[in-house]
Amino acid sequence: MDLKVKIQPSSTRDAVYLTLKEQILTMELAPGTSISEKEISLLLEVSRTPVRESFQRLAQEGLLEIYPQRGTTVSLIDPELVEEARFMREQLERAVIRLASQSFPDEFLSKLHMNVSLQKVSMEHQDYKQMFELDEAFHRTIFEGCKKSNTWAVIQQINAHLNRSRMLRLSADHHWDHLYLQHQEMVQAIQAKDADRAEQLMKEHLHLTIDDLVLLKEKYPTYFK
Amino acid sequence: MDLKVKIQPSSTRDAVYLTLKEQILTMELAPGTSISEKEISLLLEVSRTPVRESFQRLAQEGLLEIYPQRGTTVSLIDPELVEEARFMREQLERAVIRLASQSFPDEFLSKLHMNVSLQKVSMEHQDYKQMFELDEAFHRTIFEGCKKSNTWAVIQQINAHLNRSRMLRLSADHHWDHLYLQHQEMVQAIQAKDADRAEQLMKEHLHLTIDDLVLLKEKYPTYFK
DNA sequence: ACTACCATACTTGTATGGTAGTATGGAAGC
DNA sequence: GCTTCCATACTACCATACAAGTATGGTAGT
Repeated sequence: MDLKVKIQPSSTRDAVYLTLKEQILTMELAPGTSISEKEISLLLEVSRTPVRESFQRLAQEGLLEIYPQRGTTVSLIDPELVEEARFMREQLERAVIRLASQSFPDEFLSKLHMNVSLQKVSMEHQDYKQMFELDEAFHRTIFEGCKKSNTWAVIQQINAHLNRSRMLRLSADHHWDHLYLQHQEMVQAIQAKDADRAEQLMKEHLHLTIDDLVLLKEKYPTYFK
Repeated sequence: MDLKVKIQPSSTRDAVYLTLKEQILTMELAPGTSISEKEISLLLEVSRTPVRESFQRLAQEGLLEIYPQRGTTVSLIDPELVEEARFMREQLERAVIRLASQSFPDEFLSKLHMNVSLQKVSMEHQDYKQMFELDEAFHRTIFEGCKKSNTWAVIQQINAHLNRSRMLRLSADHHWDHLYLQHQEMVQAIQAKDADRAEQLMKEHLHLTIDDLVLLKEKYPTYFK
């Protein structure tokens, strides 16, 4: 009997979609770049159909702009959308960390402790990619512990724009130590069931991302709207 | 020169998409119903391509379940998703009405007054469909006044599931008068810049929707997961 | 030099044929 | 009666062909 789990995307369409999304988020496909269905289908050696469906999906997520009969471009980063995404995320994360501060399964609390420890290691090794992933996992764990996984999924959608600017900051080295300390304090607040403090920490934590936007726009003007 | 504005959806795909979505939300396509690309393409007299792309989009919104090579069904309403959607909406609406209570353009305040007046009329005429639309417009106006239109758009996406259950309640006649009074009070709170009161009102307002879920599940058991 | 026009080479939108995987119903064997 | 097998009729997935709109560069006419 074959119980092997399929790790690979089950369909050609998903493979194309994931490939393109990855390239867009990592800026290998820079904002403003023109692409066409045919170009991508030749590049990936698949037919236009799965490419086309991936385009539709990415357009719906705001990562592509499709102009019928004219062409398709990678969306420019819209600062207004980024700020609004940040706003939404802040509201949802503050509410959830309040929930976490009222009751949170030990299992997930352990996960948070573990995560923070790993952050320290990654920080010392200056492994920023790892740090980015741990940051994601940290927040996701809080949502999972509160049984709000779907809410996290929505945030991921919302953050399509925001994530690109966060990615830009990876190069510009940044106060990871600050983030690390905030994460640490948040765990303490959850453990102490201090909802007010936890919420306040989260608020400040997510406000950091604003400040850099202007700087990024100056540094990469062609990427923004 | 022809300056006529296109009211009709520009593409076949959009037309199909809107048609299907309408039918799903109004329960003409009941949860659990099996449909196929071919069936719909014959019914609407278009090719399978635009139908297929509409299916993909609706699946992404959680309204269809596509099982590759097996078939496609209209999603059952998942109570957990509904509750989580309500949770998200509550957080975002509370935050926004706080903003509105701090500063809100007169222009939009007038819109709210107008809207509430119309609600009274619709209520007296027992025009529930109109009432539903006014309710939507009321909330949307608050978001627009705070320049958070995108946030409202996200809520609309999130509420794909929730809206179906809200639609079910249209038949079961309901405390519209209660909703009307709450709307009225919210406008007063915004005008008085009483953020705490406004937020509290919104919180209660959006909690109403919970109670009926169990009842609906008993009344239409086959529609739910 | 400048403008209007048009052939051409793009683009995405739509239609259709073929493929592989799956459910189903009936026949054969036990 | 029960199970097993298999032909058949589905399904969604993918590839390809055609249609229709748009940008572009060259050319002819002014």
